[in-house]
Amino acid sequence: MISKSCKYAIRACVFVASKVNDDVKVSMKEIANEIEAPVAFTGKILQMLNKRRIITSLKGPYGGFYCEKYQLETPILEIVNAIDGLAVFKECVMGLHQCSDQHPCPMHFEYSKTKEALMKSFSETTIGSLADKLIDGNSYLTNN
Amino acid sequence: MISKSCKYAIRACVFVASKVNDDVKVSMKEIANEIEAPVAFTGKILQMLNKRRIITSLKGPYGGFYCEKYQLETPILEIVNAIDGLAVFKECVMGLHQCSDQHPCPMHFEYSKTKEALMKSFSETTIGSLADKLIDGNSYLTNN
DNA sequence: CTTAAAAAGGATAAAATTGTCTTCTTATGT
DNA sequence: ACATAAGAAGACAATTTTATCCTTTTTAAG
Repeated sequence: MISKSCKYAIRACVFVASKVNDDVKVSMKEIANEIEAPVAFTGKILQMLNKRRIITSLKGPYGGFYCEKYQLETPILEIVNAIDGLAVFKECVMGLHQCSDQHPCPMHFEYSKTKEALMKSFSETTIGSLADKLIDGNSYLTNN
Repeated sequence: MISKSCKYAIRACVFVASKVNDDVKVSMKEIANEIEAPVAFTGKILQMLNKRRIITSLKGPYGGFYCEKYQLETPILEIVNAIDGLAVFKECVMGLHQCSDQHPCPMHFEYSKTKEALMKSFSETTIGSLADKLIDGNSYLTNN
């Protein structure tokens, strides 16, 4: 559905966002450790997220990654877009390029509904809202 | 969402099924040509579909692939299961192994609904029903 | 100004997915 | 039985995705 990289990205964002009230920056290592992803690879992902202004980074000692207030409003969809692109929400189940409302593949209309629903849910869910649920302790990030 | 291989597989099945009334067998090459996939790779996929009894094959001259009547009732879900497995319908958006109703990730409940809907639609759609739509001429298989 | 801590960036490697080629096996018609 | 036409199977190759390592740049503190 979505790539491993993208899952790392979502976890990373949520973790970083969960620290917003503590007013601290978190390092690549801390993030990688928390989300259980390889450090260097996590670095690459964070780099992209920073370029897209989904999170913010600061170099140097006491540097690291953090969320600015406005960034809490970023929908998850933007993370997916930054890492995987939006193809998932658009592509034909059967892989036909010209599949559309006008030239539908046999599954087109049924499948479109699901893609719409998915996209809607991803665009309505913000990083901040997910981080809040994290903080409430109803869920956790690590994998073991 | 689903792999390229799996898309080839769905296209192949629908094409083979669309020939069921003509009582003909179609060759690897014909199928590959129709679905616009590499011949040898199509072979591998057809092989798996045959092993899973999603389609039927016969070797030798005048051989090829075809659908038996009962196979028209096969849900698309089985194709996905044969090629990609059912992970897509089960996995956590954030990639957490222990994510469940009891230990939900922040997106769990929302995302589960979509996965359910997707799986339902895939299990209610049969190869035969898709082939019928093809034959009706409302849609086509090739990509150009 | 120097040192050190952190991210950024580039080159490379490993793993997974997709694709190719060659040989083996099975079925058909003569 | 034989020749031939097909799929089955296995080994190999290319591409894409995931992951690692090393060097450079930026920033803060002393």
